[in-house]
Amino acid sequence: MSDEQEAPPAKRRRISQRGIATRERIVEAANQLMFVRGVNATTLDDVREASQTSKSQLYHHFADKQELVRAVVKHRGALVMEREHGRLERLKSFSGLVRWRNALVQANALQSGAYGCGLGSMAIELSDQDEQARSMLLETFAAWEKLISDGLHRMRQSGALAQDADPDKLATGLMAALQGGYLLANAAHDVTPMAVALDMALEHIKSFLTEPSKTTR
Amino acid sequence: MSDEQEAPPAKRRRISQRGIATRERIVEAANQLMFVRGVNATTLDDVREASQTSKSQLYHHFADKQELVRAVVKHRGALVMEREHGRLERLKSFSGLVRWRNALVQANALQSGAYGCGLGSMAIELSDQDEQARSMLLETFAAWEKLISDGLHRMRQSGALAQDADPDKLATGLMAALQGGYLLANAAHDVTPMAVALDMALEHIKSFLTEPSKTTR
DNA sequence: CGCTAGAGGGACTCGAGAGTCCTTTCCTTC
DNA sequence: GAAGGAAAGGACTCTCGAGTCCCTCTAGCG
Repeated sequence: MSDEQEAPPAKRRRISQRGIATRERIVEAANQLMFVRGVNATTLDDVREASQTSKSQLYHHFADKQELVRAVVKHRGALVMEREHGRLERLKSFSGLVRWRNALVQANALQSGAYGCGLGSMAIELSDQDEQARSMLLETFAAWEKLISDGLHRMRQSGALAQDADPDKLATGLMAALQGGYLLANAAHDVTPMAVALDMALEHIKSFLTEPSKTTR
Repeated sequence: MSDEQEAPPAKRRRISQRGIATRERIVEAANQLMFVRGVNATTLDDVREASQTSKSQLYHHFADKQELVRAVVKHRGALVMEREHGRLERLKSFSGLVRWRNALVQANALQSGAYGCGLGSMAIELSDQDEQARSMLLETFAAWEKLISDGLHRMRQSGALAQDADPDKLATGLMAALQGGYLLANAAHDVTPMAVALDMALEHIKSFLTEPSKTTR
């Protein structure tokens, strides 16, 4: 997610605190609207109204809608990664994974499974219409998966996880279960499928535990 | 997916073979366009052109775009279910599941993971904007999952699967892995994550096998 | 204090896409 | 073979949303 590459590094506009605040208000408003309605169903007028700004401000900060969308992708990715980093950076036991699962399931239950994962939905909506957005989302997924696999690697190193466990594949499988769970929960407007999917993935990881706490299966 | 419920059963229009053929051409064209571009990014003019019809025909057969979208949802659901029924109705062994997995992975590999699952993408795009479409998709997912869980039930009954295996939950988990795999593969434009996700789910199911063929894990 | 540039307001243009309507052609039926 | 309704063509309208423009306001700085 390399930082902005303002085409000509020569001509740069000064930007005030106030300007930054407005820009953030716009991105935040767009983020929320696009989360509940989807990207394509969100109009710039919606964003303008929700952010209490004007059309000129929108175009002052973003060349066009696509650029705003990309800013939202970046913003949302940063939010998710911040949250996940906090939850996963110290992951070193199976119970830590269970806590992580519980937090995600609870949060999704609050909205009855609706809306799904902010990143996953955008990935589906944008993958076929904006290469740049797709690659940003891809990077975010990779970073997220790495947080998990790093934790699993730590568990393997500490001996909690068997040597023949493959942390990278387990992390990919867990992420897929999470995303698929979000999708099914969204379609069902019920968090259950997501919980079941995550539980399956966790059970599978559990089968690689070396602990005595490991049950018969 | 209850059949059409033409509001007033009194006033029904006669419809000729030719009319039916045109309607199908429209739905099929819309289906393909919406698969690659997404629902919202497909215009009626695109559909008109691709189906070699005229605007009046579109509105002759569908009250509005939403109705066309619903017809596409139904159509796509029927196609998937037909395909999956053929593949899963006789499922009775683990190797059958592996063959099923291989077919899906191979098909998705042909398009380098792009576009994802026709049903999953629609579910995400439509769940928050068309209740009726959402519930049709939900029913299709349920039917699909049932095909899998029926197969697992048969395996349990025949003794291939342990008694403490829960076919319904396993089916949900497998479906989530599939959908999540499609999503990640789409974002990555690479089928690998999908293969890994399905393999994880299959490994988990394998751990419930009673066979001697069951490996150490 | 006044100049300047960024911040902000909001009316306006323009095009695209949804949806309408009228006319013509094609089938079917008596 | 005439009538009538379905099928088809395609021009037209109308709305909505993206993007432009120009003017005003504010704040920092000499």
